[in-house]
Amino acid sequence: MSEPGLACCTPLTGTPMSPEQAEQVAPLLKALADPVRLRLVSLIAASAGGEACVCDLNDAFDLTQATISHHLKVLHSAGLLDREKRGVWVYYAVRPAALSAVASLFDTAALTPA
Amino acid sequence: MSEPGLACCTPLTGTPMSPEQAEQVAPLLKALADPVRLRLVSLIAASAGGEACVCDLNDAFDLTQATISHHLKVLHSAGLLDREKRGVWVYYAVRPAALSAVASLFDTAALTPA
DNA sequence: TCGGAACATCGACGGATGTCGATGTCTCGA
DNA sequence: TCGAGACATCGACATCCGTCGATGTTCCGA
Repeated sequence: MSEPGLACCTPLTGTPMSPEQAEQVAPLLKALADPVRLRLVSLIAASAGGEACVCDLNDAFDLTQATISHHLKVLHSAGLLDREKRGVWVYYAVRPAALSAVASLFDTAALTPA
Repeated sequence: MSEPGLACCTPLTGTPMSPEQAEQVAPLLKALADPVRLRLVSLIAASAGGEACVCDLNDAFDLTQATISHHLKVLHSAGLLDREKRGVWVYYAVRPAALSAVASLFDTAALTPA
């Protein structure tokens, strides 16, 4: 809950992944494996300053505010997003380390044609 | 079903992802978002020739043959694995294009600290 | 021809997940 | 002090997902 394992994994290809490694990364992928959450991360990452207010995010979807809040919680719990309250608003920002952890999985993956 | 969209996406960061793009990649991530399937892909990719027989994969897990078969089907349906029957055995191989499609998502993601 | 081995499929079960409306909590301005 | 807005939480619901045992299907060797 508190500190999901970040920056953990060797690439998918090469040597086989250990069960422990798999258990560590799978939650990150699971958190990203949803169209809405994928767009949320993308929207936040593409926003000025790398952060976005929930109110702006709500407007980008045809979903209830409760649902967006839920998806943000999932991303936050997975360690993919940072959360900061500023006055009435709450801002979410992408955690580069978390994305890097996932990216490392596919790092050389694309570079091994056969 | 037949041809899941591969090699589709711009990186997560940069410009926000379109709903259509998100709907395309999410299934790939969802297929990978499981410890068992993650290890399956890793095992296959790390095998000689980039392919592995189901019989060998079964031995690597404390799971029923039916369960492994199910996971392989999920990965195959997502377009991540190729399937080839040779005699009594079935060999699965990683589709580099599919992994590349996912990798492209995180390509520059790790390179944007803030 | 027959039996067994390698996989796939089926049906079922419990648990997780996405979505919603309703309600709670916090903060600020009037 | 009070009310409204921003966001989180709750409870409920339908659906999906991982796993299993049992059963098919296909192929090869005896």
